[in-house]
Amino acid sequence: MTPVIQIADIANYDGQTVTIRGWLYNSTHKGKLIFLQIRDGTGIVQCVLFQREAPPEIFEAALNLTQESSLTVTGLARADERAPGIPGKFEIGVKDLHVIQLAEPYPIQPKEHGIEFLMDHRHLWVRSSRQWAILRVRATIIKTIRDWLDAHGYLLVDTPIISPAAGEETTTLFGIDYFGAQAYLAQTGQLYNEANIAAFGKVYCFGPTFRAEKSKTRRHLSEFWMCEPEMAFFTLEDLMAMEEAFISYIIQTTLQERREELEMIGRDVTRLQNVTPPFPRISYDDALDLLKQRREETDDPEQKALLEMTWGTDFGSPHETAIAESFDKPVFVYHYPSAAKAFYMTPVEGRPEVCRSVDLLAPEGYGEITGGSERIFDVELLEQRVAEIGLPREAYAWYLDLRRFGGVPHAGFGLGLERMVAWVCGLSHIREAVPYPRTLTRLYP
RNA sequence: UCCUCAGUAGCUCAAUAGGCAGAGCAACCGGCUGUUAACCGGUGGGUUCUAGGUUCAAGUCCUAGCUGAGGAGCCA
Repeated sequence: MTPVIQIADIANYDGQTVTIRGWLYNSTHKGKLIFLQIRDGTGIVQCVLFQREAPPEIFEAALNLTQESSLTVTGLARADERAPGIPGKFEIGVKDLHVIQLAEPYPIQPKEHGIEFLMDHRHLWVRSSRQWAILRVRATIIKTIRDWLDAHGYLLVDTPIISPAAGEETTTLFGIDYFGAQAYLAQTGQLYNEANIAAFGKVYCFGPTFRAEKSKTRRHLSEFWMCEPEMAFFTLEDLMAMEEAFISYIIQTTLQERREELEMIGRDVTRLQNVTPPFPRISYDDALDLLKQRREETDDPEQKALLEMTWGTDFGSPHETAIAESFDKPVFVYHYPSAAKAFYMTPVEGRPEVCRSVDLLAPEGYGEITGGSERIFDVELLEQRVAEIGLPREAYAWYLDLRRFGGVPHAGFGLGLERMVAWVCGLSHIREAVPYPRTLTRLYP
C-alpha cells in the first residue's frame, strides 16, 4: 500500500511512491507527454506522464480528463525545479490513475471572467487558486483573533442571533416571524456582551450579524461576521491600547502564517508590516481640521465637493479615506458627536455634545474596521437616552437592569471580519472576503 | 433611494456614419517528449436582455421595463 498524502506535504516524500486524491485543476499535453495539475485542497501538484512509460489505458485516461474531474493518482514523488504548483518544485511521475468522476465541461476557465458570472458560480469559484488563498487567509485571521483574546483573559460567550429588540434602528434589521411574534436577526451582540461582563469580566462574541441596509458598495454585506470584545472597568484609553495590540497581532501573525497565500494573491505587504503599536490618535475635531486642510490642498473640484463636511455628522467614505491616507498606520478617531453615534455611548464630561467613542480607520481606503465606545452605566442617563430616541422601554428593561445590579464603567468595540480580510488581502471588494456573500442583489448560491 | 455606465456565441469582447453578426478562449477532431492561462491546423456554436416604436433596412436610433457593475448616502 502506498501512503495517501496531502500535496502540501509532498516535500517529505521525495523519491517515494505516493497516492494523492483530488481534482484536475488544469492540464496540457505535448504529443507523447501529458502534464496534469491536480489539487487536493492543500495544494496543487504537477503530475507527468510519458507515453513510452505509462500503460496505454492510463495514458488514454489522462488524455481524456476534463477540468475538475475527480481522480486518484499514484506515482513517484520527485523534486523538479520546473514543476509549478503549490508548494511547487515537486512533481509526481504517474504510475496509476483512477478517474472517480469525469467532469462535464467546466464553466470557469483559467482566464478573465466578469464578476456576475463568477458570483453566479461562487460554489465552483472557491476552487480557484486566488479565492482558495483568500479563504485560507480568512481562516487564519479568525484563528488569530480568537488566539489573542483567549490568551489575554477574554471569554468567548455566545450571543443570540434571533433577538427581540433592535440594538439601533429597525430600518436596518431583518425581521423574522418568531412563532407569530416579531423578531429580528441580530446586528450586534453588544447588549448581551454588556450583561456577560458582569459575570465574566472580559468577554467577546464572534459570529454572523445581519444588516438590511440598502448599501451597494465595496465595503458592505448584508451578512457579515463581527468580533465584539466588551470589558468591565475599561476606559476609552484602555480600549485604544487594547485594540492596537490586538489588531497588530492579527496582522503580523497572519503575515507570518500566510506568506505564500498573500504572495499568490499578489498583495504588497509593505504597508502591513508597519502595523505595530502605537497607532496615531486624533479627535473628531482635529480630523475635521485635517479634512479642511486636505480640501484646500486638492485642485480636483469633484474631490473638493466630496470632502465637504460640517461638524456633527459622521464621516463618509471619502472622508475616512482622506483621513487614513494622512497616516502610515491605522488611525484612531475619538470623541465623535453624540448625535451621530449610538444612544448608549458615554458623553464626555463637560462637553456632552461629543461622546467617548473611537473608530479605527485602516489605511489604503479600507475605512472603518472597528467602532467602539465607553458605554453609559448611569441608569438615569441611559433611561433618558432611551426615551429621547423613542426606543420601546419594555424591550430594553433587561438592559437597563444591568445598571441597577452592579453597574460599572465599561467599554467595547466591534471588529468587522470581512473588512479585516479585505484589508489584509488587498481586495478591491469585500464580497471576495467571505465564502458565500450576501449582498443587496445576491442571495444565490 | 439617487447619479453614471453596461447587457451580442459557454466565457471575454468586437461590429466604421443605421446596410450580409465576428475574433480569441472553451468544447470537439488531428499534430507535437518539459508544459506553466502552451503552441499549430481543422469543425460545430447566435431569440444581439425584454416589450413596443421610427425606418426600405435596427446589435446600432427613440420610449418603457428588467438585470448587473461603479460611485454616493448609511455603516463594521
